Amino acid sequence: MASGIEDVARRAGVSKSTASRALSGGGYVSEETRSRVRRAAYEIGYAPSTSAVSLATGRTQNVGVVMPYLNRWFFAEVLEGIQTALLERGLDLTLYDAEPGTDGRRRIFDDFLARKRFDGLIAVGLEPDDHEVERLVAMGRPVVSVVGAGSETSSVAIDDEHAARRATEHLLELGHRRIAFVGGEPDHHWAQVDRSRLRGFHTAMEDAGCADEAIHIRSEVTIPGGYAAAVDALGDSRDRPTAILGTCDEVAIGAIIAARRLGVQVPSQLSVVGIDDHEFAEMFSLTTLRQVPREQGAAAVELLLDHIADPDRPPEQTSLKARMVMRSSTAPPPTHMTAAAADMRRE
Amino acid sequence: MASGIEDVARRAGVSKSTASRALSGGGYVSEETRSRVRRAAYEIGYAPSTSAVSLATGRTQNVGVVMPYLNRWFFAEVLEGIQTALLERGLDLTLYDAEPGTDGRRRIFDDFLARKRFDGLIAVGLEPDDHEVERLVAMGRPVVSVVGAGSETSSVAIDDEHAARRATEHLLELGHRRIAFVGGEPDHHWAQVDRSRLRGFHTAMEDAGCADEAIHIRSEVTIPGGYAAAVDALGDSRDRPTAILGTCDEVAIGAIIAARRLGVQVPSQLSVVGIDDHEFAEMFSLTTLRQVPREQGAAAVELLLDHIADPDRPPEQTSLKARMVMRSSTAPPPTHMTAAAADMRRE
DNA sequence: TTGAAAGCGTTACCAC
DNA sequence: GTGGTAACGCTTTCAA
Repeated sequence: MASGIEDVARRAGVSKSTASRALSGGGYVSEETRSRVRRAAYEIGYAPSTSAVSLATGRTQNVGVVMPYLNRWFFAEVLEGIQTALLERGLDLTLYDAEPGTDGRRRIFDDFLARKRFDGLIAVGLEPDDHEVERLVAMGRPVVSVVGAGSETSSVAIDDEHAARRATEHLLELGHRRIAFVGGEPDHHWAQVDRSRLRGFHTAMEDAGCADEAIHIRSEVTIPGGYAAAVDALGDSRDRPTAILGTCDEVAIGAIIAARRLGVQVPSQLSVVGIDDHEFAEMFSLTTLRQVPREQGAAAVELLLDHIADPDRPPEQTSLKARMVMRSSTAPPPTHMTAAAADMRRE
Repeated sequence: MASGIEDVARRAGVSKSTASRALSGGGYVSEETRSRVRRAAYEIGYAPSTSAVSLATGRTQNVGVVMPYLNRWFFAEVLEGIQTALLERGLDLTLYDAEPGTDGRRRIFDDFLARKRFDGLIAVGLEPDDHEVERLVAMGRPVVSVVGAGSETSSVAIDDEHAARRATEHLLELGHRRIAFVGGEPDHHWAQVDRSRLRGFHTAMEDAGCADEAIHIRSEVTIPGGYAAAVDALGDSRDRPTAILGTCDEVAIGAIIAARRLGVQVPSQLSVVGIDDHEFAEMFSLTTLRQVPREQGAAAVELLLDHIADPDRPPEQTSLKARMVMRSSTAPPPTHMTAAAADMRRE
């Protein structure tokens, strides 16, 4: 049962080397020999030992993936995209769940990466600190990031600032002025993504001349987080915003759930926009800026493979533009309508 | 930079063999030598090549995990539990996303498993068909399942039938009779889990003598699925159920969202119970039967390691009882209250 | 307690 | 085209 290439060779009546060549491509082998070897391999159910192959070739046929969370939409989707792309190419995927601040994360960087179990690494939304970057470099394997900040490695991501700006502009065009950006962890270190999106929000507000109407509400970046933040923010009907931009759909959806709970009508009394096009967006009729994390994962695999094939290839940043998906969570603000109605009466 | 054990040995002034022994446990090494070797290893940042270790020892220090979905709460949580447990033991995790019916799944079973890249495999909610079971066996490595049906492999799971029965009894005790079980994919092959839970539901209904009040509504097992199914089911206020049991929290939560949309009050007009204790359960005040998938993942690792250590160990099924978590999504049915009120008036 | 040498299962270089 | 043989980097007898 423990059939090695030697067994295949014997069965096909050739030498180990010929068998190897016949099976894994390599040099010249006559067509006849090749098919004979193939059949022999098939018959005894031969599968090469990956450890032996790795040792001999220096290639592990395996890609590492590090991400801080597995249970959030974006990350799970990226992971599936990566997995699918790798599977197609016959590559394995070794997963590391590196939640910030955990002991596990420390071990991943200090112990696991050094083992060089993989030919390259994909880092998803990692935001490594200096020490971690150092370990990543010391690893001596190509790294590609999805949602990565730096320019030292190749990366794939949407233009976050642009997406937030577009979303804000949409709200402004509808007549909203008092707009709240919800997102940016209350205590934790902020994600780069949230910073960029907040920046885009502020830029748009400033350009529209209503920087002082801009509100920023901190919120854990999850559906319950957005819910909790919105419950607080919508409590006082006096000075509540007429529109909310969630740093991502999860937060926006949490806000919609909160609004419904509080009896605040969406979109007539409150407009909500998100960024993502989360799997629940449709269900909540959420207008959002769409990104497709699966494709980003697939693109990252592509890039990584290029870097593995040519280690000297310079890093390259891919920046995608998110497209707006109009649904029905936005409308002109109630005050706007009232003003318009007043104008009409006046005429 | 490419520091091998030979470099460590040279630096510590010992032979390769001694260095190996000092580092990876093995036989006798004097304390002094050991610490000298350790220091040398540390200084040059030595990490053993996993391929070489695997080849020499026959152990890959790697565990495979196969699951049909990554983006569902239960699966993501189990995965995190597994990852954490493996990390603590210095083991790597190779992930296979085997969505039913995909080409990727076929390749995983036909090509990837045969490579024996891991010492053992954890199958989460896999429900392999005959061919797949055959491949699993042919792999010749221990397999442990989380939510597994068979008794050929060790497994960890909650008692699904019991959980559904308890949930149904809770509803019955409150006075509900017209109860709907929501779950069981409309088109797909049904998950064993859903079958067992439906069975538990029916048993409880029969025992209570109201089998003919039992309703079964098919639904995709996701939040949007539960939402869609509930929108249909709650449309006609005439013969709608007074209570819903979701096959899992996701479905139950979808139903709550639908009820709110339709203006059906939960719990006064509709009671809802789930099974899981999903991360959103709190936010929706969902009464549910709690399971902790993370712990199941950790337990699976434990079991698998036992099987790897002793391949002859007989399989062992662990069945957990889910505990009820009372929140406020359930109450006596409106008709019940009316009846009670009528009784009071009559007196 | 230590060192030399023989594997582990492949690939890859070199003769033939 | 094909067959020896030396790596690949580590563990593990077996002697010393």
